[in-house]
Amino acid sequence: MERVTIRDVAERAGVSNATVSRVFSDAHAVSPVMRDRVISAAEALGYRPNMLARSLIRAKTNLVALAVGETKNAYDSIFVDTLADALAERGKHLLLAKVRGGGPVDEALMGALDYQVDAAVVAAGTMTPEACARCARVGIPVVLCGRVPATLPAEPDLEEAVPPLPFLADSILADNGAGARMAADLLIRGGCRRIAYLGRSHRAFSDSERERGLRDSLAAQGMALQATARIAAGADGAYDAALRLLSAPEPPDGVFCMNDDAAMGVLQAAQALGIAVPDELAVIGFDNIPMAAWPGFRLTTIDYPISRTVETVIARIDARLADPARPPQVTRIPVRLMVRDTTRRGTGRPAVTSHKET
Amino acid sequence: MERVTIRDVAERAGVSNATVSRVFSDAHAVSPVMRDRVISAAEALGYRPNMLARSLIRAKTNLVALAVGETKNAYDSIFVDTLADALAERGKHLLLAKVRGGGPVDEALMGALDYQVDAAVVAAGTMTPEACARCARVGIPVVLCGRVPATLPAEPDLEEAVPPLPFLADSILADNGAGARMAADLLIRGGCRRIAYLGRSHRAFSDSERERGLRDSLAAQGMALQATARIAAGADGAYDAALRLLSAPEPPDGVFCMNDDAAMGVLQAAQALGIAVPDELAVIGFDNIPMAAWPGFRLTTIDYPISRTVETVIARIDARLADPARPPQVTRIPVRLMVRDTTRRGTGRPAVTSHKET
DNA sequence: CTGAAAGCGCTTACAG
DNA sequence: CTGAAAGCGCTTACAG
Repeated sequence: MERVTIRDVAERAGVSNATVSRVFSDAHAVSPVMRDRVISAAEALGYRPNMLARSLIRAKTNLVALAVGETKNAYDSIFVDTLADALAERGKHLLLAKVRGGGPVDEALMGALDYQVDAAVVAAGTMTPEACARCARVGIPVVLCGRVPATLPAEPDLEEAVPPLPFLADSILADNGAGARMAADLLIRGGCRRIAYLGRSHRAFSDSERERGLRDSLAAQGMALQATARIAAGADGAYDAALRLLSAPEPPDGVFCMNDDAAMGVLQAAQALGIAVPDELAVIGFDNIPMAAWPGFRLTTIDYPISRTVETVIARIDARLADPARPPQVTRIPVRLMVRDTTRRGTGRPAVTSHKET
Repeated sequence: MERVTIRDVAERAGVSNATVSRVFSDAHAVSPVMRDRVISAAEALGYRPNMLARSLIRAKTNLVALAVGETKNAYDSIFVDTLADALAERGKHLLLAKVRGGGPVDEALMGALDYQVDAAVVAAGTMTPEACARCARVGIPVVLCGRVPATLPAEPDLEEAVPPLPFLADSILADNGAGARMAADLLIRGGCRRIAYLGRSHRAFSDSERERGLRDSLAAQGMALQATARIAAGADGAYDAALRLLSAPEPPDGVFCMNDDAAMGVLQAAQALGIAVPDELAVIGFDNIPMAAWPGFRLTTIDYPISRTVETVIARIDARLADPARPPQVTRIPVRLMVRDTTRRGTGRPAVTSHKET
């Protein structure tokens, strides 16, 4: 309706636009008398600076884009929540850019870039070289969570963890290899002989790493991965995939899941099929979402601390803003094995629990 | 870094700024030849219109503010997800404004308004009259979800559903009274004699309505609410509150919960205490989050469809944009009883299930 | 259909 | 410390 601008305030206070502007930016550099006059005029008028105009000039919006997919699972929604809080504390706001499917982030991300965000966090989809290049050109830091930039436009080679192209974005990932090794060791120690992996049909980067990690760790002990099940999109995807996996002629006796949500599906399916956990089936998740610790589940999982990831995101953004030329950095967040009740204790040396529960 | 502006494109294409601008706005009104020249120049340069500048002039940002609290529970995160999708489909983006605690939304909301959002959706905190007034003055539609504007600045009178002050925002709420009645009826029919309510310690509007609805429905049948437990903030709040409630000297034999998350806590606590559900304890939730239908839970609950709410949010925004003077509207979203396995079937007339599961 | 010009609301050297 | 002026990147009547 009736917008109150800096001019209205200036007029009412009997000062220039510049003075009003200074009061609302570098508060200092304006005399106390002027300052008071401006402030009371602004209050009387209900004036608030227009961030669009300010951002246009300063070339700084205090907006951070977040490219996410469906934030329906616990891990993602806690991540968004935690990141939003951390940014709010620093006077920044989150602009949501939703990526459909698991495809390229380009479209969603470009839409957010048009608002001149100061930085972008990518927690979904594939970061194409084109998108990387554009972000680099407009000079905004990009932090990838749970992924690295795609190697090639056409077909990212998932066998190669680190793309050969020069990095154009910082990456933060769980130490998926270590997590998979912990899971494999615990499963084997618990006597599992037929170990399966449960991932998504649309394999994201971390999913692939966890599967490969499991396969490699098993191989190192002379074992092969017995089966891999893939979760289709949809509400009951994990449950359905688990049902199929556990109904196979020779069902697995141990499953490592790409995340806790998938593991919950396995637990539900096991219950529905009357399979005893952990005696007949051991289950391990990834993430350690709050629900994993619920007395009704007590899911053994790999703890991947969100706060640590968020802190690192913020640190990388700041670092790159300070020095745009710094070499791109890949950070592995350390993970911990949380032994609970969905796995058997080893018969040999005791299971290594590195975390004390509250 | 090197920003590409409309001027660069105009220069390269040998046309005026105005022509470039027209190509990127009302595509029509520019000759095909010019149009092509502009487009190829823009592509060569990698030009994209600056939304800050465009929004400043048009007084339209295509940004919608969403005031939310902790989006850690399933209902809220699906709501955010669904709303973001619906907005994206209409070319709008979500700007997150986090409200701390359950207090006034003012600070978070004002911060978002500074970016000249086209509308605001409030799904957390208390909408004060001051905040309402400001939104009305700047002419942006506000849609409240699960709440109505606070009556008085100091102490909102929760006994009064509809504040006497003139509404300055549209509201969308579940039909909490109907939901509570369905729950009460089912509990009573199932033979419950000691019925309790589980809500939050910081009572939000819908929480209060649900509690009052339960109390009133029980009273109508000559029964009194036996107890009310309140969930403290924190991860295990619901579980802890349920543990206390169920450990009382004379524990309830039926619990209606403010939402499904709370109900899950009750289920976990019952299991931990060895209380049989539904034989010794009947449990009813609210929302019908996907997890409620899991085979391991099969929680009886009140279905509160998110898609319906989101559609209504969009409709209210559009309606008020079209006619700012229209009277504020309070919409009650119909709810349905989903009878699953955490309640006993009635001994009298059969339980009324109005929903068929897929 | 196209361009020159004014202006959206603000900030920031530049003088004083 | 304060103000006049130019300008951020774009759009939109206004002429032609």
